[in-house]
Amino acid sequence: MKLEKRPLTKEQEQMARFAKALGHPIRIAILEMLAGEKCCYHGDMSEVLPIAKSTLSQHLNELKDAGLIQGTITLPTVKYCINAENWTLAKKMFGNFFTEIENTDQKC
Amino acid sequence: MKLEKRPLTKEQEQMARFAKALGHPIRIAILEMLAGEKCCYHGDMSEVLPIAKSTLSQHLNELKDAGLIQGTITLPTVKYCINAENWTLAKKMFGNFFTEIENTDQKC
DNA sequence: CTACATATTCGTATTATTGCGAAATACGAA
DNA sequence: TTCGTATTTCGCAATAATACGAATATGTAG
Repeated sequence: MKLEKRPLTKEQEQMARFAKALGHPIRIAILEMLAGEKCCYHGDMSEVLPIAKSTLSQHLNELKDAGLIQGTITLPTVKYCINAENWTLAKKMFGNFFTEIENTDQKC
Repeated sequence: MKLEKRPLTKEQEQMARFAKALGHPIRIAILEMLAGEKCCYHGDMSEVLPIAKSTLSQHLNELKDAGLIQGTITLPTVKYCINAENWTLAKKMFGNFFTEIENTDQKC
């Protein structure tokens, strides 16, 4: 079998995009809070998380760009929640990824 | 219930560390190759992946630092493989993470 | 209209990441 | 020893990420 340079696949790019969004403890914490549905509001989160409000906004934005959450303005505050569709996709991709590798009997 | 600043937990930090390591398409590709156990050698990987050898070394090093892989010198080459123990841990953590959130009936 | 409460954007500084080629390392073979 | 093979480290450049406070929206209440 010949080995040759291959471009990366869309799936690999997508997987990395999700993973990158999860690659900061604050963002993990945010998602866990959204999961517990106790604190879906920016204001509540900013009281619990050890960062400035403006920094929180940035992290929320990155999660939004990655498609993992969505925000709705409910004045005077903003309500955030998990983006169910992409969450399911991410769950599936990570599941496959880890399983695929686990099934290999590692000879290396 | 009072809301107050909380430091991040060790689990959140660990989770983010794993995710960060997965947060680059090249590193996803590397892990997939290690999974297929066709190309456990640095040289083989460097022929397939669209990056320079030195850059590959850096990515391998990051995966090693995160504990996801390990390398063994088998002259004249170096053999890389998944670090089974930490892989299992990561699999578990991601599994819990996604499930935890899925169980919530999202009202937000 | 003005003041208030909430969240985002802007400006900025610091640090981290990504990438490459050149140089260094390590070891076996000639 | 010297050469060849394989990988890593170094030096550098360019870009991205992280964080903060100040400034800017935006809609409500007075």
